[in-house]
Amino acid sequence: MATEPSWLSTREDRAWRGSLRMHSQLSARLNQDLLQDSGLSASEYEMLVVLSEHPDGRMPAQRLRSQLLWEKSRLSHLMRRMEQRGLIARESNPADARSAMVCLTPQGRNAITEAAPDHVLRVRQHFIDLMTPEELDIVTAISDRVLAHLAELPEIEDPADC
Amino acid sequence: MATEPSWLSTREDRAWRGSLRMHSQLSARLNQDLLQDSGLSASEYEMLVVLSEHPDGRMPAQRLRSQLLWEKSRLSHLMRRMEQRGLIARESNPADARSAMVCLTPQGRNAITEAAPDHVLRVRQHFIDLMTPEELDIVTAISDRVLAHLAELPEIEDPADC
DNA sequence: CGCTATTGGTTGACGGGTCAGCCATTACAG
DNA sequence: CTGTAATGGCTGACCCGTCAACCAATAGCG
Repeated sequence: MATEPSWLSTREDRAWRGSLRMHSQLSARLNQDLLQDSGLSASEYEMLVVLSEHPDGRMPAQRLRSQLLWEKSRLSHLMRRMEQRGLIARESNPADARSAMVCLTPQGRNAITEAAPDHVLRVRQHFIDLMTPEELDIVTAISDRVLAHLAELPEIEDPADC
Repeated sequence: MATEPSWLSTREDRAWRGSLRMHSQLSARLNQDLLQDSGLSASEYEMLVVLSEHPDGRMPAQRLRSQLLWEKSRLSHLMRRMEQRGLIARESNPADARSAMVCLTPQGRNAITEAAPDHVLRVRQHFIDLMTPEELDIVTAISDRVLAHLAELPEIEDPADC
């Protein structure tokens, strides 16, 4: 039956699958274009954006992680690759020998400065410009709601806890 | 300036980043849960859903691809792995020696039958139930609009064409 | 017919992410 | 202090997807 709790109605199914498909197709396209004309992957772009929004392009790695909601190994792997390409540099933090500082190099700043305008233009063309201002606000509201809900969820745990 | 065409206003930025983040967090969570209690990855689940919706669980590989909007190598790699695990089987098509038939094995049908209810429940909890029916319809409308727009876009081409 | 283009599919190398496990350092309790 | 926990970060193995190159079969044109 269409209203059974563990099944989706056609209305719900269309929204869910549509949303899934939209995001896979949209990001596939955007990431392809981004990579093609700037040489940056989506993750690299994201990271450079956050860094470049910070004064001096310097911030503790852990702050970066919590801002991007990334796993620690993800940031670590990416930083290694980006450091090799000269986009960022690592510095040690005298206050805490564990933590590391991530620094935007001139080359890194240059990369994001060159890549951003075209990318933003495409985001506009393929997403923003297709919506009314009201729809934009609804998307924002839904996103915030879902994210808040997810944040309140208990973490995943193995089948052995009290 | 905030209204410069190649830049996003705060309103637009919130919608765009929110949408990005929502989807990364939501699918991270759903895929983790799915994998944990069914052993299926998101792609495997998607593929099995399409197959199981087909009578007899048999369909030409190419149809699968166009329905999922996947690259051909993606399907090929995934099929190899799933065949090894006994979830699907390949058969040759007598009508066209190039094409291949993908068949759901009993084991594959079993896997999707077991995995679906829990997964759907979570989609409901973390997404559907957080929205009003009107919002659901708006999400559907936006997705369809964006997908239609993307479909009309010319393919990516190297910088050497007329 | 025969040649070329197109189509369906595979493969291997690679970039990317997760996971589990590790190490060093700091925090904190007794 | 001292031992234990928590934190910040790194690494290696593995899964996954893209890309480019390839191959076989078919279509379709001369």
